Amino acid sequence: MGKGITSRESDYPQWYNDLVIKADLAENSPVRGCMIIKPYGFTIWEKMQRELDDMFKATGHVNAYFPLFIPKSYLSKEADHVEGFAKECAVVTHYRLKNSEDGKGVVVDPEAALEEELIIRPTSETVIWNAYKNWIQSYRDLPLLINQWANVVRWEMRTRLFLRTAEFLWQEGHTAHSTEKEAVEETLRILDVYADFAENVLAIPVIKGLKTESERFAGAVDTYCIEALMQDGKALQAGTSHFLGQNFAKAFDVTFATKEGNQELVWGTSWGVSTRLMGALIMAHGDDQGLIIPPKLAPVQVVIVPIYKNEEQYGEICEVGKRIQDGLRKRGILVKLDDRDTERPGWKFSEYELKGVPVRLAIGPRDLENENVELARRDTGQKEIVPMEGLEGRIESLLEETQKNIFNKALKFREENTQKIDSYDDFKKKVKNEGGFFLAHWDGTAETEEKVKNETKATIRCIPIEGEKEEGKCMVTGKPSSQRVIFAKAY
RNA sequence: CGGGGUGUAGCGCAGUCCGGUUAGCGCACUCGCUUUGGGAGCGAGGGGUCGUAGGUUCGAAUCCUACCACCCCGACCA
Repeated sequence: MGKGITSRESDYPQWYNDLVIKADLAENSPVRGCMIIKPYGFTIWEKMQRELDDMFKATGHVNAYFPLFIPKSYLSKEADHVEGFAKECAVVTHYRLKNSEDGKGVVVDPEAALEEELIIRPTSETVIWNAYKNWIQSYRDLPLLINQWANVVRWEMRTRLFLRTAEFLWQEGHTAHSTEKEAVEETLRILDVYADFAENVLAIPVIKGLKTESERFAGAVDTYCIEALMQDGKALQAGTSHFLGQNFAKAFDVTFATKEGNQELVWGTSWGVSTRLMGALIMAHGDDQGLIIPPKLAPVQVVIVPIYKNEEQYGEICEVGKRIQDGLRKRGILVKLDDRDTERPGWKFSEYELKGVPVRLAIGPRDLENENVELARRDTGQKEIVPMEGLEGRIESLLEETQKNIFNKALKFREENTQKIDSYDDFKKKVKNEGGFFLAHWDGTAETEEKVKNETKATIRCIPIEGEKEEGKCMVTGKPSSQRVIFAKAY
């Protein structure tokens, strides 16, 4: 990763922003804190969407769409929920403009104030549970398993491309169930879907866990998450799945008739992942040359760069390039022959490395003569000369290997940067100097968590679900603990 | 909302302290020739209300006043 990152933490964000912009993923929009996602970046997001959507459908979910605007009164129905989101809501107060008196431009027409202000959704629980009230009457209407792909707005004070923008794209699932057990199962099922997606598609290893009270979603009973480690040693929450209990059912009066004829409150879940995953992808895999996109997400999996000295060679080589392109396309590989004569080969090499294209083929006069191509892989940087014979199969298996290798590299990094720690003094020193995940015992209190946060800036990322049980003593207070939790500095 | 900083060509910057030729440099852009196996070289060219509004002065990017915008650090957060 970039020199600025390993040496000085404060250099990191600039490096990250530069990479996002130079690699043609996104740029800042004229509206503060918002971003323009460019076609190359959006294609990656679309592929994420498609993969995830298939996984949701496979577990019985369907898509729907709810309004962007939420009446202010809805938001205040669940006390914790409004408390959590009130500080970052964009509010629509008027519905009309008029020409200004001085003839310069337009002003808000004060006569056109809305009777009830509208909140631009920071998340859709309230508007969705308001609809569920009408949709759910009987146990026969349950479970209700709905997802929506949408944009939401949270008026963050500080923003960063993909990681924290004022407007972001995401999916949010909202389900309703007749029993607590079923709702908890749904919460964990989705957590598994997220972990599977992160590891097998994004090639980012994650730890599934439970959030502590202070990090819990506003309005949830339990918040589960997947946590990833970035190359600068900071943690990134990559997805959350919430068990809502009966909180929203209570707030919106959503009840159902059981088989026995009783009226009961329904149980809920909600869960989401966002364009933040793009940030995770960039930071988990990128290096000094630019992005490294896992083959399953790469908009271009193979790029072919012709090298030539004159018109005649250009024609011949492009013909060979096209033949290879056709062969790869038949196997479903996304391949691009860059036959532009307006850019030079060295320029193209750098450009596609910056964009993270997994495999590059270069064909020049020498190769043509020997029936070879130069094959370079982005993840390791290795280059080799291979025969054209059997190239397609070779590339197919190389793409699979690359996908695995990127994951393994990230996993190795995480393992090397995860340590058990028992002394709070050691912890303070190491958190300051090293970064990474720290597995430590904690007494389970919010006070201790708060103290550690204030003194070290590290927070409890999660209580790992699959963590081994181990009796121990809280590193701060010495009180008993039954399991280690993950501490880290986080984005 | 607190602390710091910056506004000069599409992007990145120098010039401002100490006012004085036609406001300059790198990248990008246009044209020409040579190049093309790791971000080409040479030559020519185009592009500026110096954030905005006042003021001082023979003369303001530069000094004074007010305003505006943006960025960074913190609090907040997927």
